[in-house]
Amino acid sequence: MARYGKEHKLATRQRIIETAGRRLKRDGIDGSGVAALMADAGLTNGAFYAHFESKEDLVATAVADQLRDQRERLAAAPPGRAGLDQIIRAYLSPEHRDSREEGCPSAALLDEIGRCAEPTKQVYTDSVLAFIDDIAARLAPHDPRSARVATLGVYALMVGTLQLSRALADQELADEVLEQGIRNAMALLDDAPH
Amino acid sequence: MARYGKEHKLATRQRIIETAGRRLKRDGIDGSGVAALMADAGLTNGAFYAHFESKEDLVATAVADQLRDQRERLAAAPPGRAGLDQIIRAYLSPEHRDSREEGCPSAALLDEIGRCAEPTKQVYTDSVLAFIDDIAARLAPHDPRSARVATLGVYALMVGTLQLSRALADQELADEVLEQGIRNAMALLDDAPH
DNA sequence: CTGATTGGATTATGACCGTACTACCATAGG
DNA sequence: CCTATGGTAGTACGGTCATAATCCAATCAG
Repeated sequence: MARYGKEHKLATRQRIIETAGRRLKRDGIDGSGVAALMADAGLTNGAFYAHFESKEDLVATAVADQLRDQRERLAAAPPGRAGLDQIIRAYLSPEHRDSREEGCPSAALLDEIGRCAEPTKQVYTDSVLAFIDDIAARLAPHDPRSARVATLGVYALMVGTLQLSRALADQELADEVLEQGIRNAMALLDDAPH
Repeated sequence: MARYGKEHKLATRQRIIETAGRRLKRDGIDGSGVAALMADAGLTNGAFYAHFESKEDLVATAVADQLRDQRERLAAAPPGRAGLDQIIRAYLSPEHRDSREEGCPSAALLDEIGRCAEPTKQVYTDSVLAFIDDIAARLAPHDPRSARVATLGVYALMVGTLQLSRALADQELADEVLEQGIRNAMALLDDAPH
C-alpha cells in the first residue's frame, strides 16, 4: 500500500482508534501495550508513531472516540424521558456489565483516566460533557445547561454501580446492585429536575 | 535482621501491606511494580516472595487491609445517621479527591479490581461487605441485612462521584459534582430505608 | 560467652514486555 | 520508471514478575 489519497491513512488511523478503544476497555490503559493495540488493527508496532505522538495521545483519542460513539447510540434512543429510562436500564444491565469491551469507557477506565496527565483529562472532560449535555437536553429542553451537574451526578451513580457490579464475586449480589442502581437513578431523576 | 521472634516477620509483612496500599491507590495496580512496592517498605524486590505468593496475592491483601482501615475510621464517627452524614461529606470532599493515596481504595482501584482474577474479587467482595454491613447497621439497627443492597447503592454512587470528580480537568465543575453527589446521597438515604 | 545455625534479606539472573525510534522496503501514482 | 508513502522489521534500553544463589547478623545451644 502506498501513495493513496489522504483518506487511506485516515481510515487506518480510525481503525486503530476503534480497535484500541475495545482493547483499552478490556485490559485497561496500563494493561494494553502498543504492540498489542497495533496487532488488533492488523499492523505492527513500528507504524504506531506515524499515526500518534505517543501512547497517551492514542488513549485520549480513543477515549474521545468511544464517548462520541456512546453519544450516537444515545441519539438513536427514543426522545425524552422515556428513551432515557430505556438507556438507563440497558446501561445497568447484566449484559453491559459482562461485556466490558463493548461498553461504556467511563465504567471501564474512569479511575485510570483520573491518573492520566492533564491533556488527557481535558479531552475526557470535553467528550463527557458533550455526551452529558445531550442527556441534559432531554431532561430540560428549555435549559439544558442548568441540568448539566444534575445529569453528571446520575452518570456518576451509573458508572460507579456498573464498576461495583463488575468487581463483586457474588453474581447474585452483583445483579441486585444493578437493580438497586436503576431504582436509584430513577429516584434522582424524578426528584431533581426543576 | 535475622532470627527474630515471629512477630518481626509479621511486622515487616504488615509494613509492606500498608505502604503497598498507598502506592497501589496512587499509581494503580498495573502501574505499581513489585520493586517499587518493596522499595516503599525499605526493602528490595527479592524479599517479596518470602512474604507473598505473587503480586496478585499482595494486591488482594493490601486492598482488604485498606478496606479494614476504612471500616475502623467508620467506627470512630458518631453513631447513627448523624455520623453517616459526616462521613459522606468527608468522602465527597475536595480533600479526599485530591489525596488518592490516603483515601478510599474502591474509588482508586475499582475498575482495575473488576479486571482482577476471581480470588482477588472474592477478597474484595468479602471486605467491602464487612464495611457496608457496618453502615447498614447504622441505618437499620434492627435489620441490617435488608439494608445491605441499598447501602451498596449509595456506596456505588459515592465511589463513582469521587472518580468522576478526579477525572474532570475543570476544577470548578469537579467541585460541583462533589456537592451534587452529597445531595444525591442524602436524597437516597432519606427516601430508601423501609 | 561463644559460635554454629538459620531466617530474612540482598544481589544477580531469567525470560519477557514496555515505549519509543529508525532504517529499510514494497508498492501505487504521477 | 521513479518517487513518495505507509508499513515492516529490527533496535535500544529500561522495566516487568519471578526465581536462585549468596550473605549477614541475631538468636539459641553448649
